[in-house]
Amino acid sequence: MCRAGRSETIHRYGAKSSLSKRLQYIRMHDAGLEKTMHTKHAELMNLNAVAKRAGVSTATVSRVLNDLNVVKNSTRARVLKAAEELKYHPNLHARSLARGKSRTLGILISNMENPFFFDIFRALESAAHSRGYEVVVANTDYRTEQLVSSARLMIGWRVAGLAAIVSEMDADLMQVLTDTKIPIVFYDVGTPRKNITNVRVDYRKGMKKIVEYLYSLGHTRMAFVGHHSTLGPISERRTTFLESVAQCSPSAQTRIVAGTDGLEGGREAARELLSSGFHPTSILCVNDFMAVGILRELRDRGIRVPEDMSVTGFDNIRLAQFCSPALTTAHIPRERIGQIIFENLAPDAKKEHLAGREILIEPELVVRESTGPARKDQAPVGSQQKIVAD
Amino acid sequence: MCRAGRSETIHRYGAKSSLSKRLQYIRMHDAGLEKTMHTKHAELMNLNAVAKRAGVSTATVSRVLNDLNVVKNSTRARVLKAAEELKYHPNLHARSLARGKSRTLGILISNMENPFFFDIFRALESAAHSRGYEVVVANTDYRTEQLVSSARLMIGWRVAGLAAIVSEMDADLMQVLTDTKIPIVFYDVGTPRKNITNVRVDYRKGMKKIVEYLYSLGHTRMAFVGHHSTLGPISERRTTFLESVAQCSPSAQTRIVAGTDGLEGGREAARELLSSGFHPTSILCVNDFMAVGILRELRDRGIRVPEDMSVTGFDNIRLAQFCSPALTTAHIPRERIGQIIFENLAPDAKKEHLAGREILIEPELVVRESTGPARKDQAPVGSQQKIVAD
DNA sequence: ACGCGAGCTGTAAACGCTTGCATCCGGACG
DNA sequence: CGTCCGGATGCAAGCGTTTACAGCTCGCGT
Repeated sequence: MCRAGRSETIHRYGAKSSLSKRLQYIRMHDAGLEKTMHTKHAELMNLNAVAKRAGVSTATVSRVLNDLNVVKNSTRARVLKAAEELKYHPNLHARSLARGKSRTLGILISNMENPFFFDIFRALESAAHSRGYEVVVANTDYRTEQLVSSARLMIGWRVAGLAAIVSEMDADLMQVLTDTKIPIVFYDVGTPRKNITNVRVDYRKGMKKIVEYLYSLGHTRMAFVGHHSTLGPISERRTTFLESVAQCSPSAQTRIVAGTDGLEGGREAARELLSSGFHPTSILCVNDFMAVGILRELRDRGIRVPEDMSVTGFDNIRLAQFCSPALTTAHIPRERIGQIIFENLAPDAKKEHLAGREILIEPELVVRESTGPARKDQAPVGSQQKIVAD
Repeated sequence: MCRAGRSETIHRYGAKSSLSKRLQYIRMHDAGLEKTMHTKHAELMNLNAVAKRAGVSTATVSRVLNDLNVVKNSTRARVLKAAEELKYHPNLHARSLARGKSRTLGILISNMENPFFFDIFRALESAAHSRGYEVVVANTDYRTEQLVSSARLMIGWRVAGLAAIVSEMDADLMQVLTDTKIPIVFYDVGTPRKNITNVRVDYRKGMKKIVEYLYSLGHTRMAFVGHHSTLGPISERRTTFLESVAQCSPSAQTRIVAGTDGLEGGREAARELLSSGFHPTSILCVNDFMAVGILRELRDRGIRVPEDMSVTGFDNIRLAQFCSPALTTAHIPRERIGQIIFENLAPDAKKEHLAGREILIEPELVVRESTGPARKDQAPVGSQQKIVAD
């Protein structure tokens, strides 16, 4: 009985539906314009409203709006006018759902405040826009939890491709991302797999250039300032620093400290370093952004750069030329990276064999004002305030 | 006949549908796990797959996933397991479409590179996250065209609220935004209307504080550096500058130049200003970001700040404390602005009368190192390089 | 007169989810 | 022992699009 009941219900619904549809069809050609009788959703205008007003079907409206050029000109004009008058804006959720694919790229970024990341984002966005893609960005703040939730969000949005420009990473997430079939680009983390391509900066080479340059200036007491997520066992930056120094001179002394990524973090790290008893002649910073914070702390303490202390950054963000003194650093081509990311995310159709690649970027040394010959005297820097103060 | 045909078709469909549904139901309890037979969309897993695997209906799965606590614990567990195993990720487009409302806020920003804007974004995002909202951001690059297209996008996404933190504005767009019923917050542009609330910084007061302070230091030749979109007739910044100066002293001389918003733009503007023949004793910059660029150019030319020239910014971005010399500026509480924006966008339910308000923010003067007494001698600065050079 | 493509347009089935309503199943109650 | 109630779950109708597919209307060749 219950089965019969159900089946009957279905038929009833079917009939009702066809009836209401027919009525609607008649009204349509009646040019009647009655208020919508929505119950749940008041919302904005929809295709149906436009169709009614233009006296056509939703299919035709859709065709006009999507520039399928099969619609008669007069009809097209009528539809456009109706859409305009009703201030119609297509519901993109419905669109994506119906199309089953999107032209939106996602990008996960550790710290948008750091211009290095921002530049990559901008480059990606610009490449994307010029090819009709949108990009949505999420800031993870170096928090794995945030990373995971943002990634989930992007998957939920069915992005056409996802770039993870992050230092932190979660093994589970890695797996999940591998499993979804969407094209992925990682920056500096993870190994290339099926649908994943990996952009990687050769920190070893970059670091080596910096260390050798400083060594050639006579520096043998070097400190490295990183931020917490560059100090995990994964990160090659710290280890390549140590290796490079050891390679130059086994007797050179090193020290490592960390802050958070940012101006404040750099300053904090500098404070910690300077009061640690280790008195370096140069500080190598993991990135320019933090280096600017270091510069600030040194200036506060009356330590002259580069006379008393050399400082280097990494990335060559624009700010590196604008701070005082201008930073010696290693250039990383963000513009190019952004483009590469786009090319690997967007199905270009001609070069699909890209997937699963690893791309290596080599940094270039850029010498500016923040580095100079090592201080000769062995007196600890930082006890010199009276002398160097202006 | 065609009508009849149609009606019949419908019934046929109805029957087919009910049949396949029944089969599915039977299979379901059969625990059979056959491959999906999708034609168009291969895609990711969907509710149906999970439902099948867990031996329940999609409704139940949905209820579990949305934490409606009406589901029996054992069922819930089974569903969760199935979802996990299938690596199911809900399609958020479908969700939004079905729900008819979203918990996503949109924010349009002129220049994310400028930390001032970024700080507002960050504050908004943080407030939003803590209340279960997402926020998507679009960078307009001060281009009206980009603004319009981004706004369209956000409307298409049916954001729950939209913040426009932009200097540029388009009359048509204004109208469109007013017409959509979604809550809007404008920053520094437009007038409060029905669903629009307006956050506005009292530039007049801020500018006056700076000008008066400089005047009290003996400055009577002041230059104003803006960027293009702060120089339109809409912008009060330039005019309030002129008014403030006039109010202090009718005989004081002024000059106005503009670059693009950014480090480079500031430097360019400074170049233009310094080679213009007008030799100010102080430069007031429309924001801190550009001011850092100005500082750089002055340093290149050997013009000491503040001995030879005073420089002020606006906004009090973090960088203002980290550049050299640290900037005298006017503080704008971005944190608070971000929160205010959120409160006005998210329907808090308790205070709905907020809509249509105008909120005025008063900047506070922050004196740092970049300002000092005006140079006494009248010899044009900039021809002094040999003397002031270190 | 008639068949026949070629345009153009309408029909309705997806897309993957939410949710009001109906149904089913036990147990408590009279 | 019937009734009623409430908890758990299934059913199917949306949400606003896109897009096969089919149907209509011409004008043309025969």
